[in-house]
Amino acid sequence: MTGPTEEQPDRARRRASRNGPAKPTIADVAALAGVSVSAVSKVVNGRDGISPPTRQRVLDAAAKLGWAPSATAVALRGARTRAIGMVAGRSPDVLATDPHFTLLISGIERELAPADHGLLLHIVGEEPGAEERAYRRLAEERRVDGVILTESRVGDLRFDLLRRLRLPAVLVGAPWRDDPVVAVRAADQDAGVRAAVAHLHGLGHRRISYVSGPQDRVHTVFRRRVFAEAMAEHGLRPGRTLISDFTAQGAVAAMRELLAADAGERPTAVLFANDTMAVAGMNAARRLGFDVPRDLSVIGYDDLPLGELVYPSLTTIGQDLVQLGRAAAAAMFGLLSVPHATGPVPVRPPRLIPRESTGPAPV
Amino acid sequence: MTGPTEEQPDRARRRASRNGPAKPTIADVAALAGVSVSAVSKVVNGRDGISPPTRQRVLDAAAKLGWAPSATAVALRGARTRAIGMVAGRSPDVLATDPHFTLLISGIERELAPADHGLLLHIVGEEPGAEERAYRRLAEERRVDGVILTESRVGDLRFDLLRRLRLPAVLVGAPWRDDPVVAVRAADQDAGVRAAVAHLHGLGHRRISYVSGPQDRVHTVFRRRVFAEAMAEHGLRPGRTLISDFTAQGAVAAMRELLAADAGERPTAVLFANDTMAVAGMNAARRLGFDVPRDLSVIGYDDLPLGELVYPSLTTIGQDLVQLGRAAAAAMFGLLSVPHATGPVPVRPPRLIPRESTGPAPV
DNA sequence: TTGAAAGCGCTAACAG
DNA sequence: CTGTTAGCGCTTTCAA
Repeated sequence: MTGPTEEQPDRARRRASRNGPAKPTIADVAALAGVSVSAVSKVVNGRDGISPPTRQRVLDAAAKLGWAPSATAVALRGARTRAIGMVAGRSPDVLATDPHFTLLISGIERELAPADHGLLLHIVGEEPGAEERAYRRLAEERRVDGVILTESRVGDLRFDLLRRLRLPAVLVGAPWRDDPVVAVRAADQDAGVRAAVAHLHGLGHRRISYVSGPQDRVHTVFRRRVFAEAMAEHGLRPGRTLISDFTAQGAVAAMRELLAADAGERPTAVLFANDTMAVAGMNAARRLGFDVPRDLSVIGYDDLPLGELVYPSLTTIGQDLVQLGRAAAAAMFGLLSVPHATGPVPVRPPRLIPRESTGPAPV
Repeated sequence: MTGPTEEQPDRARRRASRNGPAKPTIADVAALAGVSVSAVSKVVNGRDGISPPTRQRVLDAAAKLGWAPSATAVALRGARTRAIGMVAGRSPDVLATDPHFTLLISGIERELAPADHGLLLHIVGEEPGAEERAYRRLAEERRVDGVILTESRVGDLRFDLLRRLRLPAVLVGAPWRDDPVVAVRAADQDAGVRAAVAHLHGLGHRRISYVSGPQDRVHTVFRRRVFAEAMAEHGLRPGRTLISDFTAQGAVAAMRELLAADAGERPTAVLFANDTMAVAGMNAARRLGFDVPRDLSVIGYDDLPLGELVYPSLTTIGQDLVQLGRAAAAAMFGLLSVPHATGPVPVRPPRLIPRESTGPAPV
């Protein structure tokens, strides 16, 4: 006789089932160490009031069982899920051409991982409402402690939604007017576009065009304004500005339109809102018989590795997306009062990276 | 007097605190609807035994409060987190050049989202042990119901680890020998490389080289074998094979080495293990004075959008990464017995996509 | 220095 | 048809 059956704890009985060993719980660790569950809890949480020998026995038992506190149970107890949400409203196709998101995510992870937080990602496509639904679910189901947003729009509805949902939020990039949200961005956002215009002006370019992103994006509006200002500062007529999407096809169409003009009107340099469009535009120009940079200079935005791979290599405006992601995560931790190693993360201003796709203006 | 203070429920008292309204719970919904909590539970879970009017009252109350069952509580109760984990062991830099992961993730999400599952992503860099630690934490903390793996290695340790951790796993790609894991992959994996060799042979190429990925990757080993077989089938000497990493720099170095040979030995066509390397290699060749495709034909792998952007556009072997991701998620649902709309997802074999970077062999 | 016990929000038996 | 209640695994008072 080893004892009355009804004394056998539930766990042990379950463990004997044909499913093999169940996942260990704090009770198993306590039993193995010969202590109470609260002792185990105190040990793993670094609370004091535990003698070194007891502590060691608990640690050994936990290691032997391969046990760590269940994130779920901890979350239920303390209302902290230790997960941050992010919703990307982009089609796989755009996502594939443009590592913008991927870089941001890398940066975010760099901060989250050491603090033992996870990133819950939702990629939802661009159907209207999909993004909002994703945030709503994240909030209502309390799956995450907060969310990181990107690509603020003019008249963005997400901030209000999130505030109603009481979900802490951090925006990567500039908010529109005074949207009530914590935003992280580079110091001196405008430096890149200004430097690009100055660079082209110095090369003798006078007719410079700008191919922007969709106009509901806040950064589109801001950058176009900066572009216009910079042109004026150099005493140039505001160049022609085309509104495009972020796709390669859009860039090709824009390039065709710009190059269709008479020689005297045709731009000798074009700024694109991202590198993908710039590369696509560059090739479109070449297929139309224009040599880059001899007949036409091209500048991108983001400094993706792509720009170094192509021929001619792409002059571009670099922004440190990884760092921006880190900053966003750090800001989130601030909002949540989560202690974390890194303090506030500085983000350098965007800067011009001259390569082969820009050259002297044609005479 | 509205009643004795000690009768006031906890919730209501908390709600009155300065923090504003607390997140509603099932009890709040029940109270508002004037029913019991179990009635609410039954309604949201579609159980029967609830009269239509009651049901409606509950639904209204839930909507009014913006309530949905707490994912945490549900998980604790049922041991299902409704989240799938994925660990990407890649540096941000590689991630940025190569949307391989991004596309996979898009596909995974496409399946997960409709089934109301989340994707918990960990990007860990390539330090040894980092990946394993990430999986271990995912498992020990029971944050996810299962994990999706990519890039199986020769002698991969992760499968054993995950089995010990009792975490269901699905591998994207071919396992090495008979690693005990559910794997999803395209029908006829080898079709792409075979088609590429046939294509080049048809264009008159006789000296064809292959620049592979790191040799601990299973697909590297398999594809090299297929390459050798295909060459033999066409009566060609096995071309020179170089082992590289997946980076642009690696490709440039490989290209330099291949083109340094005497004209009689120099390959007239090169197959690369991914598109990034192919594009980088193509440009390296051009900088060395070789025209593509006149002097040298180049073929990539993956069919990333990048291939269409560059000039000349890249002939490549396309595999449907989004579909592979979907298949992996579907397989995971199978493993977890989660009912989901999509049945098993078929993945088409890799196929050759001829573009401008391949042409007749130089005479 | 240790342990017992009360919940966190939810679901599923079981009773009415 | 509807309500009561016992946990899921954990942390945290409060007592011993």
